[in-house]
Amino acid sequence: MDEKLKNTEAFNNKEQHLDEETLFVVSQTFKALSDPTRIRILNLLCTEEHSVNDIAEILDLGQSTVSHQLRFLKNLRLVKYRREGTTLYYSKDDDHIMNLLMQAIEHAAHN
Amino acid sequence: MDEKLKNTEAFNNKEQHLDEETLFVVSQTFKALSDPTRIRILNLLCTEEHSVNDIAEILDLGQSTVSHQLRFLKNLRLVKYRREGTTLYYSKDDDHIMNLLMQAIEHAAHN
DNA sequence: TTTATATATGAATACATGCTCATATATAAA
DNA sequence: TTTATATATGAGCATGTATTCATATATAAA
Repeated sequence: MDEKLKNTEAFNNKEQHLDEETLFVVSQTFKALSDPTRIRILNLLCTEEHSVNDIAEILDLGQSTVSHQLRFLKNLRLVKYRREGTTLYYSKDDDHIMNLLMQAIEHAAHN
Repeated sequence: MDEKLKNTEAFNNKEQHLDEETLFVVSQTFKALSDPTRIRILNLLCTEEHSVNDIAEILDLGQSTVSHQLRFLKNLRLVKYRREGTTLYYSKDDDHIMNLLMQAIEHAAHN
């Protein structure tokens, strides 16, 4: 994408207009944070890594449910994983978005 | 709600567990920010108040669509309105959440 | 290779959601 | 009261989404 045009769009973002791409990314990001199950998973991964089964057990969710949601979160690069044998350890992968989530939790809990 | 219990829950929120109510509020809040149309409306109301028809015209949306979404946002107390004759002027009503939105927009536009 | 364990995946289902259309309500002016 | 304008509302529809179930894949151990 043209650097000059991009700068113009970035400037407009601050002032008024939102381009398609920004709108899509922002809505997708918030959609990821709009489901209770995903919020619980991210909140758990905020402090330390966990395996899929651990997450399912701790949060009392089905293994399939957790796996599906982790794929969703991984596609948005909000989480990542490392393998150890047959076990996959998932952890957070976007400090900025995790920060947004924590801000919202703090704000909500303060009422 | 009991103040002692509330403090305990607030503490737990920071550390690990999310109670039902917090989970609901947080997910609802992010759901409000997860739709492109609502993002555009909030972004427009971020700087100044606008009537329903103004919003519809500026963002090229149906009057009914805007009205429905404003009701949604008003139920979550993200916007408010003042009446002047038959015209209703809507404006933002939650600086903290608007700040979260702007952070996400800045973050997305910076890619 | 066989077996066990951990995770991923696709289909099906039930439910939620955003938009549109038609119409209702509300305020003001004639 | 009649008319015009601004906004709200409910129904219907099309699409999206979270969960579950059954099964597939992958790694390691026996």
